[in-house]
Amino acid sequence: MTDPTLDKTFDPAAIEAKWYAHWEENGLFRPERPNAQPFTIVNPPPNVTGSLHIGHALDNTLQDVVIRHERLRGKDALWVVGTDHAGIATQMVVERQMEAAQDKRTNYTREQFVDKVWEWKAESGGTITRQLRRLGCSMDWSREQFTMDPHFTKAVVKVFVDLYNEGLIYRDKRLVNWDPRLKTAISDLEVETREVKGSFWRFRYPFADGSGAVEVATTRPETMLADMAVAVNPEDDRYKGVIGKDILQPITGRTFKVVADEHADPELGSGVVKITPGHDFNDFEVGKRAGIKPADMLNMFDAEARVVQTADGLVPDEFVGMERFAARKLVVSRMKELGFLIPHVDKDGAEHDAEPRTIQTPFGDRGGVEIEPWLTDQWYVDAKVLAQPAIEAVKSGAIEIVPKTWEKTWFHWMENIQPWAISRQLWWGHRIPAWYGSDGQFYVAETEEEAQAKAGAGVALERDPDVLDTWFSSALWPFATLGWPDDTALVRRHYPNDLLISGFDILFFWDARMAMQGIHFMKEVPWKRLYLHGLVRAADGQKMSKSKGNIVDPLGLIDKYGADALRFFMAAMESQGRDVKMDERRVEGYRNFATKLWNAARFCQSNGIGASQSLEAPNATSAVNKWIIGEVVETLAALDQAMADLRFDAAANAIYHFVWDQFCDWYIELIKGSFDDETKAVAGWVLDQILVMLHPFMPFVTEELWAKLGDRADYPLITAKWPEPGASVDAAAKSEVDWLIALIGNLRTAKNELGIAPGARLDAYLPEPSAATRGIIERNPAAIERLARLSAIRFEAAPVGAAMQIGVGDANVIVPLEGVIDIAAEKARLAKALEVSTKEAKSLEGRLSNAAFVEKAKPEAVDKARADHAMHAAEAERLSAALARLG
RNA sequence: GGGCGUAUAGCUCAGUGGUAGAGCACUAUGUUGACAUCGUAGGGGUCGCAAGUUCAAUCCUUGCUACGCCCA
Repeated sequence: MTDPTLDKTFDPAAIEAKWYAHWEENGLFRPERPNAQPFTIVNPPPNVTGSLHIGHALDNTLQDVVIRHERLRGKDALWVVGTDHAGIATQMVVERQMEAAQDKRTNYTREQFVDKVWEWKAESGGTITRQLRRLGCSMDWSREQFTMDPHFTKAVVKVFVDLYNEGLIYRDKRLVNWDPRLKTAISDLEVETREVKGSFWRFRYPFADGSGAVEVATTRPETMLADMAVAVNPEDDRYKGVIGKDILQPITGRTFKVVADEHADPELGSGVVKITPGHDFNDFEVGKRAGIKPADMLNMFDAEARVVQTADGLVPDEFVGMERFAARKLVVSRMKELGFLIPHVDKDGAEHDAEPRTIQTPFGDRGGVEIEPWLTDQWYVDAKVLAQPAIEAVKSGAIEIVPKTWEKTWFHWMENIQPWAISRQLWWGHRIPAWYGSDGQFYVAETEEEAQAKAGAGVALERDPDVLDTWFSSALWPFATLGWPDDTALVRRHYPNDLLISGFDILFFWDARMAMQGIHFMKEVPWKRLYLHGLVRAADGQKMSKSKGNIVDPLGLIDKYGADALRFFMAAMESQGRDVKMDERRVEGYRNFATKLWNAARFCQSNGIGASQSLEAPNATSAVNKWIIGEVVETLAALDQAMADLRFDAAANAIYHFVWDQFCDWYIELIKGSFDDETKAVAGWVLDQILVMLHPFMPFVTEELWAKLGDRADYPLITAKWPEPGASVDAAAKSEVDWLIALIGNLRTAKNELGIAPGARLDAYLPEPSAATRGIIERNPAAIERLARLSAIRFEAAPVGAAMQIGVGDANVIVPLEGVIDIAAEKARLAKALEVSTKEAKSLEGRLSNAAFVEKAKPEAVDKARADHAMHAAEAERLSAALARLG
C-alpha cells in the first residue's frame, strides 16, 4: 500500500475493483488449507443467459456472508460456482439472434447450431459471473463449472443409464404438457396455471339411433374433432339407461359409446362429459379405463397445435391445417348451424353462444403460450421411488430445513410426486443416451459402441434426438461439480455439502431433485442444511417483473451506494420466512454506516491507533477499556449465535449496533483526550475486531481499512482469524460506564428541556455521594468535563437558589442555575418525570399487592417487580424532594 | 377446494408470557479534537378483530377479517 493515510471521503467504487482483483489474483477465495475442516457450499448455478437480478444479489450475498465467516473461522471453505446451460432459455436466445438476422435454426444442421450456441456462450455467457464479482462474492473461480462441461456430461450419462438399468427411467407413451411454440414437452413444474377469461359452451350430442341426445359442456370445443366417448357417472340415475348407447358426433360423424366412469360428476352441469383421451389429462385416464389403449387414442394436432387428420379420417377437410383457436371458432359455428349449440341465457334474458367464465389455463413458463396436452413418447423418471429417501432424510434430520415451516411443503410435494418427464425436443442440452435400432428395439448405454454391442452387429442404430431437462443435470450439481463419477479427493472431502442456500421458488425444481439424485447416487444427503429465503419484492410489495417495469437493478444500487451497502441491506433484511421488500433508503442508510466506520477509523488513525498485535484482548486497567472489551465479547457471542442459527438479520444488527452505538457514540467519545498506550492498544484491537466481524457483510471497506491501519500485506483480512478475545465482561467496569452514560444523557436531556445551550459548562454538586459514585467521578474527570460539560462535581451541599436536579442511579446531582434557569420550567420538567415514575411505581405496586401474582408467578418475575418498584418509588421520592426544594 | 405465510410507530421491519424496539421519515437544535453520508434531544404504537387459557397475552389456543404465495 502506498499512502496509508485515509482520505476524508470514502469512495466505494475505487476500493471495490482493487480488492476484488487482489483477492482473486492471489487465490484468497480458496487458500490451501489441507488440514482444516472442510466447509462447502455450491451456488445455485445461474442461467448462462442470465444477468444479475436482485434475487441473485440476495441469494449470493447470504452465501458469501456464510462462506467468508467460515473462512475466517479457519475452515477449508469451498464455494463452488458455475453456470447452467439452461436448455430452453439458451436455445431461445440464440434463435432470437438468428431471427434478427433473418436466419433460423433449421437452416443449420444440429451440430452447426450447437456450435453456434457454444460461440454465443464464449462471447456473451460470462455476463453474470462478472456481475457476481462486483457483488464481492468469494467463490472459487479457479474451478468454475458449467453443466455442459465434458465431465458433467459424463455424470449425466451415467446417471441416466444407471437409473434406466434400475428401472427408474423408462420410456412411455402418454400425455405430456406440450409447448406448441417451443415444440417440446415440458414437465409439470414448468407449467403455470393462469386465470384467463374464456367461454363455456354447451352442446347436444345426439344418440346414433335418433332417440334423443345428451348435453355436454366444454371450454375447448375444438377437441370434439377427437372425441372418443362421453361419460356419465355410474351412480347417476338419470343416465343409467343410456350407458352403452352410441353417440353420433355431429361434425365428424364419428360414433362412440356412452361409458360409465367416476370422473363424471353428477353435480356438475348436465352430469355428462365428452371424452377426448388424446388431448386431456382426465379424459386420458377415462379412456384407459374404458379400454382404449394409448396407441389407439385419436390425435388431432401436430407439434404446433394445428389440426391434422385423425387416424379414422373423420375430420372434415375444412379443419385440417387450421390453427387451434381458429378451429375452436369454426367448431362452434358449425355446431350452431347444425342446431346442436345450446345458447346461454344471461340474467337479463339475452341469448349468447357461450357463458363467459374464468378458466384455469395452463401456460408454458418459457414459451408463454397455452400448453396442449399431447400424446407422445417421452422419457420419464420414476420420481416416486427416488422421493422416499428424500422424505426420510428430512424426517430423520439428516437434512435440516431452515426455516422449518418448509418441511410440510417438502413432504407434501414429495408424497404426491408424479413421474418426471425429462426428454425435451431441443438441440441444446445433454443428448439422451438411447439408440433406436433397425430391429425396432431401443438400447440405452453410455456410448454408441456399448449400444451397438447390445444390439448386435447388423442392427443399424440411430441416437435419440432429444435432450434432457436442464434440471436433470443441475440435480447433480453438489457432486458432479466435484468430479463425480470419478472418485476424486474433492468428492470425498466436500460431499455432503454443509449448506445449500436457495430461494424457495426453486425448492421443487432444483433442491428436491438434488436431494433425490444425491441420496440415490452418493448414498448420502447432498447437504446437511437447506436454507430457503424469500423473494426480493419491489418497494410497494409487488413482485418485480419486466412487464410491470418495477425491476430494481442491483448493479445500479452498487454504483450508487457501493456493494458493501447493498450486501448489508440484504443480510439485515433477511429474516426467516419473510420476503425482502426493496427499500432504497435503507441501502442508503447502510452506505452511511460504512462511511461512519470509515471516519471512526480515520479518527483513530490520526491519533496513533493502528493494527493490533494480538488475537487476545490487550490488558486493560481503565473501566472504559475494560468495558469496551466486554462489549466486544458480548457482540461476538451474539454474532456467532446468529450465524449458527442462520439469522442474518440478527447477525448484521449485532455488529451494526456495536459499531455505531457503542464504539462510535461512546467509546471514541469517552477516550478522546486520553490516548495513553493502554487506550491506543485497546482501541486498535477493538477496531480490528470490528473489521473482522463486519468483513463477511462488508468485505470491501473492511479490507481497505485493515490495510490502511497496519502494514500487513501478507495477512489480508479475507483470510485473517476470527476473534478470540480470551476476555470476559467486567461487571464493575460495565456499571461504571453505564453510570457515566446515564449522567451524560440525563444532563443533556435536562439542558435541552430547559433550553440551556448544550455546550454550556456548568458546576455541579453532589452532597454525600456513595463511595462507588465518588469513585466513578474521581476516576473519570476527562469524560465528565468533556461530555457532561461539567467543570467540576463538588461533594458538598449546593448553594441555595434555583438549580437543576439530575438523577443518576441513586445519586442526585444538583446543578445551580441561578439567573439562567426558568424555575417554572424546571418544576414542569420534574413534575413530568415524577408523573412517569409514580405511574410506574403504582402499576408495579398493584401487581405486587395481588396475592395470586406473588404466589404463582415465577420468583424471578416477583423479584424483578419488587426491584423495579423500589427503583421507581425511590425515583419518585427523589423527584418530589427536588420539587420541594424549588418551592 | 387444500396447504403455508404475513398483519407491531407515517414507511420498511425485529422482538418477548410480566404493558414494546431498530432503520428511515418527522420536530427542535447544533460547526464541542473523525464523520452534516454527521452530532444532541424529542414526539409518535388500544402490537388486525373477537373469544379462551393464565396471577399476567402483543407473544400460547380457537375463530374471524385482510393481504400474499404454493398446490389442485
